[in-house]
Amino acid sequence: MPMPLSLPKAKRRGRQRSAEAESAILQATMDLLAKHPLRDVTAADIARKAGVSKATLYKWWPNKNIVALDAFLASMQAAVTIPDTGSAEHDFTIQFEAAIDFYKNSSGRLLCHFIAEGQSDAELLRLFRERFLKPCRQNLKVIWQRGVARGEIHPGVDGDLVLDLIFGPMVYRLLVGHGPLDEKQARAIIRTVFGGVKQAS
Amino acid sequence: MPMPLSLPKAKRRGRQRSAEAESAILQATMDLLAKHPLRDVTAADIARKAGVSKATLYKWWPNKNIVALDAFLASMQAAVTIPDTGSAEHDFTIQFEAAIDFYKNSSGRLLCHFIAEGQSDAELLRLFRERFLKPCRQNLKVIWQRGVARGEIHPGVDGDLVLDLIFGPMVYRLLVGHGPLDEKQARAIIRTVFGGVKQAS
Amino acid sequence: MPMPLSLPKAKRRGRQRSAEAESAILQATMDLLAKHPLRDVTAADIARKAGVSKATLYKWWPNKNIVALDAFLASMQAAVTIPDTGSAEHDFTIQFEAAIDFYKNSSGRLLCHFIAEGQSDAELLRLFRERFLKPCRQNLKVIWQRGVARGEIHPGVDGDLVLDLIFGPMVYRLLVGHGPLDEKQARAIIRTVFGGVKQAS
Amino acid sequence: MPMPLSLPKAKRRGRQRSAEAESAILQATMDLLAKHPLRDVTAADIARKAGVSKATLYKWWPNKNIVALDAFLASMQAAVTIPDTGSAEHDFTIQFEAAIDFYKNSSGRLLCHFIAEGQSDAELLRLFRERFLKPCRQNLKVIWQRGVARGEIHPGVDGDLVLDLIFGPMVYRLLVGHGPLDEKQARAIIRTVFGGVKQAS
DNA sequence: CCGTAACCGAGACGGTACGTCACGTCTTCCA
DNA sequence: TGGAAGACGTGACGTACCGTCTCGGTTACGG
Repeated sequence: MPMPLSLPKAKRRGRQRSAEAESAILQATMDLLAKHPLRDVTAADIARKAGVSKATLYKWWPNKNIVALDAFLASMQAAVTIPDTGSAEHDFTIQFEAAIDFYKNSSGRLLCHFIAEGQSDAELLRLFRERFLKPCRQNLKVIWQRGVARGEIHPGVDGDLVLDLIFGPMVYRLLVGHGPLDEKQARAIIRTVFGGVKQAS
Repeated sequence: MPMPLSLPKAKRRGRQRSAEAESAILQATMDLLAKHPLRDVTAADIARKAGVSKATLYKWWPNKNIVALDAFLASMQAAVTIPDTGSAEHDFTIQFEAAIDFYKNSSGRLLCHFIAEGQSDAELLRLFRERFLKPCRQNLKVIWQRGVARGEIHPGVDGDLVLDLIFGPMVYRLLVGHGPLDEKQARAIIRTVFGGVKQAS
Repeated sequence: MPMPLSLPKAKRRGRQRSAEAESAILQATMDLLAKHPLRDVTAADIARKAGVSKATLYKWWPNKNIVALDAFLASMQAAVTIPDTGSAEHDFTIQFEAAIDFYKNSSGRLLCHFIAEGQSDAELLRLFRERFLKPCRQNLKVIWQRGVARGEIHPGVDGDLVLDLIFGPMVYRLLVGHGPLDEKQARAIIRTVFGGVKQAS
Repeated sequence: MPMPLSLPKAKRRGRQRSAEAESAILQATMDLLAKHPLRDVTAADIARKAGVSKATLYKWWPNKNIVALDAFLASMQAAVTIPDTGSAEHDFTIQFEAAIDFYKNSSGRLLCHFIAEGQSDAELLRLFRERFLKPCRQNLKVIWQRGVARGEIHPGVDGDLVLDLIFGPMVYRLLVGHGPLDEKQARAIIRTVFGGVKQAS
């Protein structure tokens, strides 16, 4: 779904941009990020592993962090199916547990590094929000809206805030590591938040 | 409350550690961090501003991030009074709004940078948890326990998780900046979380 | 007089070589060299200014230094008239002063840069000798031979060496800039050298 | 005689500049220049071979060309004895032949490269004149002045010009390579120039 | 009360990543 | 099929910060 960050251009004269180079860069980046933290992966490492020159890399991306984000997005092209069990709380539980599963691996470390690097790279953070966060949240809002439509959820509740009530604690624990993050926590979080937003029956 | 991170040593022969140097370093660090992001403040900057040599800095702290954490902790020595209005929800609201106020300034940026740098500096993250987070949470648990004791809060709820339900969203928004963070959000967060944990009356 | 360095080719099928491209390249090169030192003029600069692709440039010349030499030679097509006043010393003085005049402008800087670049580009230096130096010296030898024929100059003197005795100091001062180079010096050089080579009367 | 180009400083606090680093750099530079042309020797090459960091190199010298000049000067510390045979012409012949001998090896190539690089590096050229050329010429002027004092040489002749009449042709041929440079040429040059400047007897 | 151990400021050092630049080659499309 | 547009690999550049290491000089304990 997310498009590559390296500026797509209208058909133009001259040699076309090498698709192999681009995919080699993205692939090499993901390979490196699977083994090493983003901070330790250098632009030269990526270029070398991709069999590409550093100049080519810098021609299309402003720096290696944004290459990494692009590579991460490209690796997530896989369609995300939104569950629909008839219960928003249940759907959220499924999605949230899947998210926790996903982020407990190297993906979570990468996510943390994007946020970390984003603290001193505003453009990275902006792209992270636009390209990654916004689409993810869009999916989740579908679940939410179904819940509202079905009358499960009080219509006056701010959906964006609820997403942060659910995912904020996860991100917080991922980043700071001050507490566990497992299925039990996931259920407790969802239960508590839904306890506070459910439609009084 | 938190003690300085630079290891205290037993009395020994020779010239003693210069207290002025230490406080000059901590002060200079806070002055610099008020104006520049942690990432942009170098060890040499701190040393120069403090009128101290880089070697002295590295003698007592392992790196500038931990100097910064130490300086931050030292600047927070001010006693934190825990409110006690008779309502845990109200007490939390007061504390949480105060926290949001505090972190919307440069302190919040600094906090974000500690977490950010902590992603690639395990020791910094550990100290952040031990010296900063744990004491803060200890204070908040007092409020919580009073609420449980008074029967406001269901005793089966995990207090640590609730703290993250409240502060997680705040940290998330501070770090990623995808949504607003103000009094209105604060009240909504507390209300929702307490809606989910209140003792059924 | 000197022919372009880019290899002439036999008529062949397909679109023929663009004469406009060639002259545009040579003209653009001279325009750029009038304002910027050779070292600072890039192949891309020339191509851009000539409205030509870099590939075209490299198709006909091995590198930009040789383009520059070619452009320089093309700009010197103007017929060089050899003075004939009846005195070899006087003729040399006229020619030498004209040379100094010529090389005190941007032409001299260019000449110096050809020699400079030639230190690490043997082919450039070879072409410089063949296409530029040799013809120039041929002209001067005419003056010399007339002097020998008229009995002004001792026939045993090596003409090539005398040319270097005259032009060597000029080139040396042009390149190194350790001394002035004007009409007065010119006359003194010629006078001294001729003092040493004149036919004992 | 020539002092190092890297700014000498008054005794100062702090760690002193490493003499080993400096001499290792100069030695490594000369070793590399004996085998490779200046243009092909990179700053990183020098640093690596000297076991020194690139930063140290750039701290004390503005670029590798000036390191090379410094190394060249340092390698010429050997005392230059000025011959005194009683004849200026003979003394000049001795010195000039020695010079030609010296510059026909790698030293000559290096000299040429200094002049070449100097065409696009004014500071290098200035230092070349000040530190190398001026002292050399000072020595030669001693010979000259003895000749004038002894009445061998006409006192009205410009000594600087005569040096260029002698060395200009040599440098010219070294740089451009359009003619031979050997003992025979040397004698002919000296003979011709002295023929033009000798005191009429 | 003096030697000496530990401190201190200054700052040079080796290391390493950065992002830029020019080179000369190549590929693609257009005329 | 020649040529423009321009992307590509290569490799040097000079800069910046890291954390370590000498220096010469300054306390202040302990014999």
